[in-house]
Amino acid sequence: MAQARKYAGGVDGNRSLERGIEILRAFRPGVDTLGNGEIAERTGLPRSTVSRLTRTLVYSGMLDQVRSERAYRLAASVISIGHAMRTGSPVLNAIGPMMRTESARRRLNVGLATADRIMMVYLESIRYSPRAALRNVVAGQQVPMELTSLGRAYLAGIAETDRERLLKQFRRRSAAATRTLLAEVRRSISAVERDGYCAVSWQPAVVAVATPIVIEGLPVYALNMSLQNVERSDALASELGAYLNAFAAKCREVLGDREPR
Amino acid sequence: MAQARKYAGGVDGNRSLERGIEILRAFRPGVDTLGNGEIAERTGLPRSTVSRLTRTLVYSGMLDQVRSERAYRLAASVISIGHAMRTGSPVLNAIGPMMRTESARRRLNVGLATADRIMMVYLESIRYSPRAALRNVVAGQQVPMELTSLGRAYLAGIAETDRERLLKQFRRRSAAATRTLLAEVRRSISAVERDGYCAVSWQPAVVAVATPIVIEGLPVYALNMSLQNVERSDALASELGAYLNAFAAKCREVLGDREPR
DNA sequence: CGCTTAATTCCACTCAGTGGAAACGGCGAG
DNA sequence: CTCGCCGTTTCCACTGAGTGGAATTAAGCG
Repeated sequence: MAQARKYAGGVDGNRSLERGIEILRAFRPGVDTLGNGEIAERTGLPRSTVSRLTRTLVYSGMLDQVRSERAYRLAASVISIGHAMRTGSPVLNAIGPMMRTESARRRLNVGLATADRIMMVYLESIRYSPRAALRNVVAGQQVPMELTSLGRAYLAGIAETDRERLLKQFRRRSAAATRTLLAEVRRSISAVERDGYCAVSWQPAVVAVATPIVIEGLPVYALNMSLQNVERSDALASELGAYLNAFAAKCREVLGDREPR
Repeated sequence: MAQARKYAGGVDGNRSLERGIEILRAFRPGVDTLGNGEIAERTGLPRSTVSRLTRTLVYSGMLDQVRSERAYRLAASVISIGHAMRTGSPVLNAIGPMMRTESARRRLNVGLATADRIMMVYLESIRYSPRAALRNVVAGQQVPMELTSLGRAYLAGIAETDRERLLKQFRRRSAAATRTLLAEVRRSISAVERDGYCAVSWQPAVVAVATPIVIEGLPVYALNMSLQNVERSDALASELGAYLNAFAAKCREVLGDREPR
């Protein structure tokens, strides 16, 4: 007996590790410090267990202990692992420089993202600013999958079964207004299949278009372009879409992609 | 009996979590994918254990599985956690914008780092480039502690006991040329105590100066300024040092620091 | 189509991990 | 300065989660 925690398919994993990771995830952007009590609350783990696991995470260098307020914060190790991730990403290595060039040429924002559970996370987000000196590059920022062009392009790129599982999670999450939202998502997915991209402006005065990047043996990515401080217009969206399709074609060529989808 | 893994001081922690984190750490910049065998080799863990732990890490979203080459790579989750760390860092929030301004004003590189074991890791590294459009911001990059101004300033800022423990680890690491190296490190520490900063050029044609930032309840940070493509000169170093001291004073004021050290 | 090499699964053993309860300790009020 | 409160840490007996060596399976190669 005792085959540890079973995952789908009857294979086993490690409970403590899973819990430890869940504790790290409890630190979301915006919270600087968390005490054991608050972690226990957020994760649903027993207090004594949290106490032991946070100690281990401190020992392993993933958390810094703030004795004065009996709390913890994420340690610098996590960004060095994050840096290793970005450095190792073949997609980012291949098209990151192209994205910078394109952003400068077209004078718009260019981003590359993939999924983290039900959020999209930017591997790179190049924010174009007319004050050229202030070009800003952000990585790791999360945006909601179901509300963004990035997320919907991703959904259009993944396998049917994975997509349905995610759609179910959106429904569970926001009980209200879900009927129309899901319909919108499906419409965006159709748009990707028809035009190669989808357009969404989930934030006021921003128009964004995105397209999936599907490469064998890698997670599905989504590439986007966006412009701020504009009024929403279909003409603009299709202009951006044309730029994006052209750029994505170049990227797919470099990446040795099979389906332009 | 059985009080789990004992840490220094007789307190216990969690072995599996510790091992899982060690597996994540095995992915360093430069390696894109690792197989279970290679992980086992790098971490010294039994193969079957690695197999189980990597499965858990995949399930938890920290690793992506690359079935085609029976390998794993770091997943996007790690950068979203890294982003949360940067977002939550009160020091970076406070002085990050100041660092950008200063970099533009003085036309040089400005960086903020802290320690990850025996490496220094940049929370932010603003690379000044004369071709202004190409200003580059990097986070998470690691540089060796004992060889850099950043690392030596850090060493000057931490408690005596911690410092000695680290120095011992440098000795263990590189058997050769350690005598002179350690002496150099100690000289840099004295320089910090005397001048407020230390200067090192561990890379050719780069002059760098750094100073520690010590704040109650937070890890010790180090702030640096550097210039590329210059010939090493003491005059330049002391000019940079003066700039750095002035800037660090402003930062310490904003941060409510106690010891300018 | 066997052979080599590496990853995964099996399995019996046992100690690492668990969580409820008790002890501790910091802090504010009186 | 002391008392009481509340969150954190430690204790401890129990046990099943985790372990790792051996067997098995799967993938690549000649």
